[in-house]
Amino acid sequence: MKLSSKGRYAVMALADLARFDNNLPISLRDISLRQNISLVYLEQLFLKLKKNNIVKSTRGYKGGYVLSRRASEIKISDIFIAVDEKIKTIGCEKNSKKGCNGKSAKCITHNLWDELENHINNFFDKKNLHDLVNIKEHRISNER
Amino acid sequence: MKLSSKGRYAVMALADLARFDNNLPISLRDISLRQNISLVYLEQLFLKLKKNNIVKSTRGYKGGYVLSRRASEIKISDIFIAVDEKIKTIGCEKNSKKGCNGKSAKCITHNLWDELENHINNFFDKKNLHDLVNIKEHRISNER
DNA sequence: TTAATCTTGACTGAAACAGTCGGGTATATA
DNA sequence: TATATACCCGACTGTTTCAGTCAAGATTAA
Repeated sequence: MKLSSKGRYAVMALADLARFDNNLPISLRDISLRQNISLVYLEQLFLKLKKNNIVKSTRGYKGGYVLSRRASEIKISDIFIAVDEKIKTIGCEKNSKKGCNGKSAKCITHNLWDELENHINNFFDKKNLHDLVNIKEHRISNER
Repeated sequence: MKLSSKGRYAVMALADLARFDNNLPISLRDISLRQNISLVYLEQLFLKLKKNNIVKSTRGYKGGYVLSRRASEIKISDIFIAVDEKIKTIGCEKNSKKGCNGKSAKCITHNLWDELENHINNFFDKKNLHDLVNIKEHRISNER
């Protein structure tokens, strides 16, 4: 069970964007350099973010992206949904071929996966972009 | 972010085993039939489970597997660790090439992934095999 | 016009996953 | 002792997903 770079990069890039919560568009090239993410890969991600109304784009010279809402109104779960970073534990209901169709022993573990999915989704529902940036700016020493 | 069949199958199979919490070994063939999991794949998983002291094996005729401890003493996280179902969000500390080495904007999201990892691991630490079987058999929805 | 920037689809190498194959070894029972 | 049952173990394979690249455009400020 691992978080892919897709979701990770998207959140990183948007957190970067959120730090400049003004009206000037930020180019992907800048984000790419600061966050050390492939530019062309970022382009893919931002296309999805745009389609999902998380960012707005300005084309051409001095163009770039800005958040389409305030950082505090963008939940981490919004971002994940936008870039198809889905939380999948098991599709018992839909996929009736495996797992849940057992005869004697039905899907004993069904509830467990359901709970897990909720557990994770709740986590991301409670966090927004503003939280991230805020924590970072007020905590200079993040030793670990 | 998805849970692989590896971890899912392992928990399903062990939950099946836990229902017969006696001294008679259960063959993988039985589990395979009941849970609808490939027999040969189960063998791979149980090899790992055995190496990690979660099950004991009896070879030969009428052989099979039994839990090596009481179901209540086997946490879901134990099972996941045994079959290499790791919870990986990001390896900032180790992998210093990407993500956390940024210059101007450091790993803004580092804390987020850390929290997520703890969040998930806590979940699995609190659940044991006994919980699973119990819920199913007595329809007791317990917290914890 | 030109350079910077976003837009889009197609492609690719590598890795992980889920599962199979083929051969072992051990053991209870007839 | 023969045999069927069951665990043990390494190598192999087809599929999918990931992370990232390539190439070609479209738009706009200066």
